[in-house]
This record gives sequence, structure tokens and C-alpha cells, in this order.
Amino acid sequence: MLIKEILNSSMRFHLSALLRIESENDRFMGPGRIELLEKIMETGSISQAAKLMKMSYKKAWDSIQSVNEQTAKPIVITQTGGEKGGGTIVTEEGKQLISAFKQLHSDFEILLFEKMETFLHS
Amino acid sequence: MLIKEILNSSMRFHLSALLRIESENDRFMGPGRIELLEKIMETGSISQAAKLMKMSYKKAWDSIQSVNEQTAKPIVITQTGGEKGGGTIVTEEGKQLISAFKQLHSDFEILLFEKMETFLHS
DNA sequence: TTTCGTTATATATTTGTAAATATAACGCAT
DNA sequence: ATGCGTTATATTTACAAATATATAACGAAA
Repeated sequence: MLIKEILNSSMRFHLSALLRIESENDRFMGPGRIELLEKIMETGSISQAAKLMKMSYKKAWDSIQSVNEQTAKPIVITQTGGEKGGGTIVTEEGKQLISAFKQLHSDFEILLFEKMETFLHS
Repeated sequence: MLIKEILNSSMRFHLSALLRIESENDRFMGPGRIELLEKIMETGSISQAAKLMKMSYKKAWDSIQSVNEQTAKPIVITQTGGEKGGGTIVTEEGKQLISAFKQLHSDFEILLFEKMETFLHS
């Protein structure tokens, strides 16, 4: 008997996987941090990026702090004070990291779909 | 510049993905539920299985309830009262589901490792 | 009919995480 | 000097999820 015959046929099932890169103790990169970095690129500010995502400033700050602590080259550079009160930019290395992770992520989405088909017919 | 050169070289990074099968509203199957089903097979009891996993009985019961509600064929069969007070068995369909999910999961472990290598050298 | 260990169910408590709040520090510009 | 909007940091509050607790129901066996 196939797996799909065991499942409730009126329901639609799918495979989900929250893809993350982790180091020994800490998480390093995932969809949430990617979105945060992209919003920082757009706005030039941690606080505005957090607001756009409806994320607390503290969580946003902790996140970018964590990312920067796990890289040899800084991913974002923050400036306190100054003309506009300060701001944050994403470095070239940061942009490369975003791009590589998004590629990885989309590759995985495809794999998830393929593997689910195999599973249902096993 | 390669991604691996951006990361802190003294840390070890890996790709993680909590693999789950979900329906529209509910989760269906994941590593926790697989372990629970296996422990039920071993002990013949939800309460003993929960104790082995240090899971609350309620969570265990809710989980197997949820699984059974999402299948055409029952995955576990529970009996209330009787000689030993009752008990729970995993059906043949349940055993097949466990086997298929574990295969899927181990396939993915390999893919995760391979994709991480590609990522680091991109 | 009493005992037993289990399933079944509801309610209360605890715990952990996230968010909210408050405040200080910063540095350019006016 | 003062104001501004931001980063930086600590503390408090709120919420959600898991756990703990309590109790009823069950049915075979003694």
C-alpha cells in the first residue's frame, strides 16, 4: 500500500523545512535574518528595518550582532550618532552572503517538492 | 571571495533543517512524532512512551490524536480499560509510515551535507 | 464489586521567549 | 550648547507553549 493511500485523501500535505546555517552554539543565518539584512539594505537603518518586519528593535540588533560575531569580515557596519543620528550599511560580503543563501534556499524548495512526491508514492 | 572566507574560520558551520510533513492547518509528522511512535511500539503504551521521552502525557496523546485524524487508515489503535488497563498498538500502516519518513529523513541528511559544501565554496 | 493501569479530558501552573518600555551614548548640524 | 534620530543596553511586561496536576472513564480479572 502506498503512503498516499494511508493519508486522508481530502487533505493536502507538503514537506516543510526551516533551512538554517548554524555554528556550534548559535544560529547564523536563516530566512528571518536574510529578510532583516535586505530591509537594512533598503532603509539604511536597523530600527526602520525592524519596524518594517514588525520585529522588536532588540531582536533585530541581537541578530545582526550575532551574525557579525560569526564572520571574519563584517556583514553590516553600524554608525552611532552623526548627521542622521547614525545608520547601518550592509557590506559587499553581506550582499554576497544574502545572494548565496537565497540560491541555496531556492534549490532546497525544489528538492522538498521532489522528495515529497517520492515519499507519497513509496 | 568564497563564502568560507567570509565566515569565522575558527567556527564550524552546518546546515540544519527540521523536516516536517504538514497539512493545511496541522503538523502531521516530524522527528518527535516518529520517536513517539517508535516508543509506543516498544512499550505498547502512550503513557510509558511519553515517560521515556520525558514528554508530558497530554502532548503525547494530542500528537497521536492529531496523526490519526489525518489518515484514512489508523496509525495507532488505543484501547481503554481491560486486563492491563488498556494500551496502544502501532498498525502496519503506522510502521510503514515510520519507515518511509526515516528513509526520507536520512536522504535529506546527505543532501544537507552536500549542499553545505557547495555553499561554502560559492 | 473492587482493583489496576491505562486512556481520555479539563484546568492550573510553570517556563521560556518575545515584545515593550526606558534610558544612555553618540556625533553631526544648527 | 541643543536637538535630532540612531545605535546600544538593561529592565520590565506580556504572551504563548509546555508541563504539571487532577479527575473521570474504561473493562478485564480476581
